[in-house]
Order: sequence, then C-alpha cells, then structure tokens
Amino acid sequence: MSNTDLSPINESHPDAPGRGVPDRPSIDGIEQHWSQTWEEHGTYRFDRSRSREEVYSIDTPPPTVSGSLHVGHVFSYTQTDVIARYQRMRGKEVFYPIGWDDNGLPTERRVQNHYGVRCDPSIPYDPAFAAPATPHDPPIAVSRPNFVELCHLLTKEDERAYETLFRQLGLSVDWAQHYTTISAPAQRISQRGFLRMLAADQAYRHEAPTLWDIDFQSSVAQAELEDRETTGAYHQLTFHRDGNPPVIIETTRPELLAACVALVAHPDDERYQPLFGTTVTTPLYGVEVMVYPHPLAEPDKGSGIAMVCTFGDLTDVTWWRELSLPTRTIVGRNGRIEPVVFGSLDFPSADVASAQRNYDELVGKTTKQAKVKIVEQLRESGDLIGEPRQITHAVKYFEKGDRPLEIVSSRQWYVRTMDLTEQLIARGRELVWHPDFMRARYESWVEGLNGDWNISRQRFFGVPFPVWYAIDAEGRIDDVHPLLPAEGDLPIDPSVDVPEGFRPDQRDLPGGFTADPDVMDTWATSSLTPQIAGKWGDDDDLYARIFPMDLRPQAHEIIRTWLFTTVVRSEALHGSVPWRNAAISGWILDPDRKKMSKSAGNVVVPTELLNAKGTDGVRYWASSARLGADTIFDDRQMQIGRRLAIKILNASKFVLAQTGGTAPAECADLNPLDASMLAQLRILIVEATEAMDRYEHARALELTEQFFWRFCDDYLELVKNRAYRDDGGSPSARYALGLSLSVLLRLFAPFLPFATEEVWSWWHEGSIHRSKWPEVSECGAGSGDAQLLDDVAQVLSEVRRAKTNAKLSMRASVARVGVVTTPERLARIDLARSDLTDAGTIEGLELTAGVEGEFLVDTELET
RNA sequence: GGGCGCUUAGCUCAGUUGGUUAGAGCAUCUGGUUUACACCCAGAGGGUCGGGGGUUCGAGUCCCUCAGCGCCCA
Repeated sequence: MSNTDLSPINESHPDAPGRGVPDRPSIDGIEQHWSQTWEEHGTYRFDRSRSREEVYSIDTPPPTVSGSLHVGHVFSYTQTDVIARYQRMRGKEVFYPIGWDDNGLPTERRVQNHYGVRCDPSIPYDPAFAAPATPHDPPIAVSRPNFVELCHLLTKEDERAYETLFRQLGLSVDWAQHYTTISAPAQRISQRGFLRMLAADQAYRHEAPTLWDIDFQSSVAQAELEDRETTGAYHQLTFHRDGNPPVIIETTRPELLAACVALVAHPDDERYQPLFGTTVTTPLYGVEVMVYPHPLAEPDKGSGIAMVCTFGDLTDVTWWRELSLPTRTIVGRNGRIEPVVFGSLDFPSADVASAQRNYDELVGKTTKQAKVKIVEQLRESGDLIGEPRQITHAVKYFEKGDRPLEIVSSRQWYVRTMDLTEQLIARGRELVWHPDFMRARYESWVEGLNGDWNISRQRFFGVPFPVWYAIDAEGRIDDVHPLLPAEGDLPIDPSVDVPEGFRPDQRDLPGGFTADPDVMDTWATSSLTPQIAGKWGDDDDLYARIFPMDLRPQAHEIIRTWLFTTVVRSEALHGSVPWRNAAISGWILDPDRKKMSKSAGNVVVPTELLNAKGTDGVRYWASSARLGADTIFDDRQMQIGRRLAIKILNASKFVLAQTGGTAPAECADLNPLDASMLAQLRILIVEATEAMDRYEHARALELTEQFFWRFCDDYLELVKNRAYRDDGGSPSARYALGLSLSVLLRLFAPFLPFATEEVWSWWHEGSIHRSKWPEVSECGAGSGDAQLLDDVAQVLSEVRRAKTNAKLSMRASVARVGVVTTPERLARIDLARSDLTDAGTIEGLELTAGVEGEFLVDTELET
C-alpha cells in the first residue's frame, strides 16, 4: 500500500495502472489505511460552491456522547452512510456533517457518577479545583462553573471514542463540518432561535402546572414522559353532607386530601346528578368543596366520583383548568408536604384548629410517608371505609427518573405547539417517510398533544435563556418585561453578562437586574440541528445551499422528540418543512427479540465486532436491513458479508489477471455469451438504481449480491478458458470482464466501501467513492439476449449435478451431453457451444429439438 | 381502550401491481486437493406461507375474523 496516490476527484483513466494486483489480497486491516487516505485527500469534503439543486444534505443525528457506544450506532449510521455514498456517486455534492449532542441532563448524570460530584449553585467557583481521578464517595458538592468545566472535560473524552468508531465504520461524513450542541456557535444559534420566536410570540413564559421530577429538581416535557405500571391502593374516603349520608370517593392518593378543590362525576351518572352544584366537606380538614359534572369522570372507576386535587395527575389539571377551580398547593418541589395555614384565603375550614392539627402531622414528610400517616388519621376519624384495596395502574414517570412525577405550579418557558397542530400535521404529510407507515407515529403524537412544549429546565449544563429581569426599587422582579440582548452579542450567559444599561454590581439588587436561572432543554437546541449544521444566521450563503435538507435519518423512538421538535422549530422560524425525506431505522434486537440497551445489559461493543468481522462485514449486515425494520443482532450475517468482501477481492484479482487492468474500452465483435451477461447487467443497473431511489438499499444490495455470485459461478467459469486463450474470442471476453467488474464494484461501493476501494485502487487512480454510479449506457449497445446465459448455465448445472452424483471431480470429462428443448433455446445454447463444452469438459454436445416447456439434459460420463 | 408493524424452511430474511412446481443465505448432510478464492466449489434434503372464513378461473400476496409477538398513543 505504498504507491497509493488518490486524488479526491476521480478521473477514470482506463490505462492508469493503479497500484497493481497483490498476490494474496486480504481485507484484514484495510480500514485504517483507507479511512486515513480518505481524510488526507478530503474525499468526502463538502464543496460549498455548489448550488442547492446540486447538493444532497443530510441532517445526521448527533449522538449523545454520554451514552454508551453500542451496535445500534453502527447499524443506523451505516444505513445513512449508504444513502450518502449513493447520492455522492449519482453526482450530488453531499453535505453530510456530524455533531455530538453533549449538552443536557445525560451529560450531567454521567459527570456526577464519573467524578462523584453534585452541583450546588450556591457554592462559589473554585479555580483550583481539579477533576478527581477516582469518583468521590460520597459525592462532593461543587460550584456550578466547576461542574460545567467537568462536563466539558468529560464530553471531550467521550467524543474521541465516538469519532474513532465512526471513522473505523467508514462513515463518509465531512469532519470539517463537525459541531457540538454546547459549542459557542450552537449556543448562539439556539439563543437566536429562541429570541426570534419570543419576538414572534411563538415562545412565552407562563406560570402553570408543570410536570416535576423531585429527584432531578427539574420540570420535564410531555415528550419525556413514560407510563409505568405501578402498584397502588384505592382508599375509600367519606366526604360529609349536613344531615345526609356521606359521599364515598375512592382515591390512590389520600395524602393529597388537603389539596382537594372539588369532586367530579360523569354528567350522565344518575347516582350523583342530585349532588351537582352542592357542596360537601372534606374529612379531617372540614373544607367545603363543590361537586361538578365532567365527562372525563369515569362512572365505573371506583365509586364513580373522584376528588380533584391540585395536582395529583394530568386529569386533575384538566378539571382544574376547565372548571376554573382554585389552587391549593401542598407538595413542594422536593416532593415533601409543605406547611400551609388553615383559615387563610386558600385553605378555609369549618374547624381551623383541628384541620391544622391534623395537617401539621404531615408537614415535612414525603408523599409516601404522608400517605401512611393520613391513613392512620382517617382510620381514627372513621373516614376510611374498609381496608385499602391493592391495584396496579399506569403512573407517569420521567423516562430517566426513579420516582413518580409530581405536578407543581411553576413559571416556565413554553413554545407554542397547540396553536400549530394542523400545520404540523400538514408538514408531516409533506415529508416523504421511509417507510411510509412511520408517519402514523408522528401524527398520533401531534394529535395527542395536551399542552405547549415546556423548554425550560432547572439544571446546570445547557444553553442558558438569554434573558434578564429588571428588579424595581422595592426588590420586585419584573417578569413581564424581560431584558433581552442584541442578536449580535450572542451567545450570552445572563449569569455572567450584564444587560444593556446596567452595571455588573447591580446584579440581584433592588434597582438592578437578575438573570433567568434556567437552561433550555436539550431538545430546544438539538431541534435546531439543520440550523446549527448549516450555520443559520452566521453563514446564510451556506445555509441557502443546504436548507431545507434532503434527509433526516433517525430511529423511531425519537419521532416524538427530535423529529417533532425539529418540525416545530422549522415551521416557526422558516414556515417550512426542515427536510424532504425522513428515513427511520429500526432497532437492534438481541436473539430473544429484546431491544438492545445498556440497561438490559445485552449490548455488544462495536469496536470488537468491527475488528472481528471487518467493517465491510458489519456494514453488510446493517445494510441488509430495510428501513424501519427491527433487526436481530446476527453475527453470522456479518460473516456472510465478510466472505462477500473477500470474494470480491479474489474475483477481482482473477478478472484483472485476464484483462491486465487494461480491458478494451469498446468491442465491435461481441460474443453472444458476453453480450448476454451485459444484458443482464443492464437490468441489474436499472433495478438497483430504482431501489436506491426508493430508499430500498437492502433490495439493491440483494440484487447486486445475487448477480455477483451467479457471475462468479457461471459466467466466469464459462468464459475463463476463452479469455485465457489469445485468440479471436479473447477481446470480447476481456472487454466484458473489465466492464462488468467496474460496474459491480461501483454497485457495491456504498455498502462495502473498504473492499471496493481496495480493488479499485489496483487499477484506477482516484477514489471509487467519487466515481460515477453505473449507468445502462456504459454497457454497450444492448443487443444481447439476457436469456442466453441462463440457458447455458442451466445445462452446465445439469452436467455438474451428474458429476456430483457420480462423486466425480468437476474436471472429469463428459463423453456426451444431449439437450432436448425448444428450438429457440437450442439456438441460444449453440451460440455458446464452445464456452459450454470448455467449462464442462464436454466432448460431444448434441442438441435435439423438443416441445414447448421441455428441457432435458442427458449426460453420459466417461467410465 | 385506539393505532401501527410483524408472523414464510431448524435460523435470519426476500417475495414488486394476485399468475407456472414458494426463493436466498446460513445451518445440516453428501461429494470435490478445479493455481481467483477451502473465508472455496458442486449437489441434496428441508416449507399445508400463524389459525379460520371469504372474494377470484387462480391468494404467501386482496377482504373479514381470531391468536401470538413488538411498538406507538391515550
């Protein structure tokens, strides 16, 4: 591999000697050589002078580097790379950047565990703090700036591992376009996007019930929810009515009784119709609450009448909003019961002293502890009927959380989505989905939205909101008129930078200003990957050449997050769909059909796999799967790919030995067998190209592979003797061999970039990956009869069968072969007579006319 | 509860708009020292296409229904 000289643009010189054919070709270790060569020659560098029509742009998923590398990365990224390589060979200038998604909660969690630290924003920055070599146990508290430094440090390390893998995998990304979501440019674009949407009233800040994780101490969005089957218990409680029998409700959360603001029953429920509009009194607290009809109440659930608390679950939020109920907050952001004052405006009571006494016994407890206590109290007061009844029910969790979410009222930034659902569905229909049925995931998600998108998180490592608030002379914060930076000053950190017209020493003081304390949710930034990769607002010339992008490849589980939020941002900022195609890859399943995931402990480390099977082998497996199809991890499939790559090397060596690497570029007197093979090759080109254009890369690979094995087993065997001989038939054979090898290598190139590049370099200068995708017009005039090769191969196959049945070597001579079939077939076979008798070592070939449908081969072996 | 996908040989999967005896690879078995390849070559066995019903001259393919698996949404 010494005399390699690959230029980025291939100028295919048929007479260029290339590097020559090695004696013993091998695929082992070729990955490192070629990925290095591609980088040195800028083979995949994007040419930004090309117009939008000439560009194929890909919005690649920036992997979360704090996650673990696993074979799923190899799988889906290979599928995208196949598309990229195909489009490049079709003459498109491919914009194929990659980034690392390094901001946000996953990184924070990894840093906490890796170093044994936790972030305490009240601690001042310690410039002398160094990253611990081993994790602190128990974790130590560090300042926010120190914590953020650790986040940067660790992500740098993680990113190196990812880059190494993706280079080994042979992804044809342009590493010069690389980005990270926490970098200054990404923060600038993220903040710019936010400010534009704020100005257009597409984003707003609002106090509202918010899903809250008490362990992460942060709000979470609807898209991050997960239902988990959780055990609970129905408790039957009595609500009192003067002079009437009590009303019995059933609840799984009796500890929220003090937060009860109403009872609801279904409007058609005759049992409770007389109660609508009347009031009842809560046990223990003596608080009067009204009974309302509402269609969401389920008559057959429990007693059919429910207590509404602020807030036990999302249905409570709906009732609270639609019935304009008051708010009684008792659960704090740490998940513990907070003190309240009975007899105050919010907590009126018929018996203030007793209510306060009962309640104070719960204060400071977690909801779980409070539940135990209140059950005791209710039992004593006689308001608990019977024993709690165990059930399992679906409870909302943060997908990364360990305890059920609470719902607290808090002030958060939102992006409007509820006003937009119709446009969002229309945009989803503009997109071409591969496969089409994945659109249903998107639509059902959009149709099920129940609130605007909460984008603020009460966390540390993220893009800060570029917002301050003025503080008046009395120390009141003006939430309504945020102070904003000029776009030209972005990115800013409001906790460091100072708004215009203020001095640093006015921070957090009356008459001064204060920073918005929150950071944006990760998705609020990664929903802008087209803008970040295309340098929107920083390099609008580039952006105009790549946006809207051609392709968004991603997995189906993040349709509701990444795909959805990107469509939202693009609609808000550009009034456009962000891409034309969405290619949705499936999951990797282990042999038990379970999803491979770190938590399931069944992941396969990809680097070991690539070393063992060869990159092309692994890529073969990945690209054999259709888009959207979940795929079993199967290293036998990779072994097949590995064998295919080796076969390509060996077959190429053989062909090049015939042609000397200088096959004739034209042939006037084409042998009928060669013409037949080329006719089949033309069909292959058409079908493979059509499949690739439909994003059915697995189909294209299958067709090419099928052709290639038949090509080796039949055509090469039939033609080898003629090609060897230096007589009249040789030029035609050498022409057809050279041409077909060139075509086949290029058809395989997107799938097996290393083996094909290796072979290409033997007889070409320049990279195969910058060569042209094969076209039918390359394969001569097209006068060949595709059927001829099949008919001849069938006779040859019968002869082989006879030899095998006789346990003879394939080289054994055959005295006579008699073929009886239709005159048309006989005529075709006769045209390849000498190739057939050579390949089968047949002494006498007798062709006898038969009837339609007849095909008999009678073989007399020599004894 | 609503929706989507899957169910074809022991395993992993193809089967285009319904059209000959349902294909491939792997695995199994039987053979072959063929200078491109033993990471190879030749061949063989192996399937009532998840069950049931229907449409049709004809169904793996279209319709209905049931079951199992997986996922999405509520």
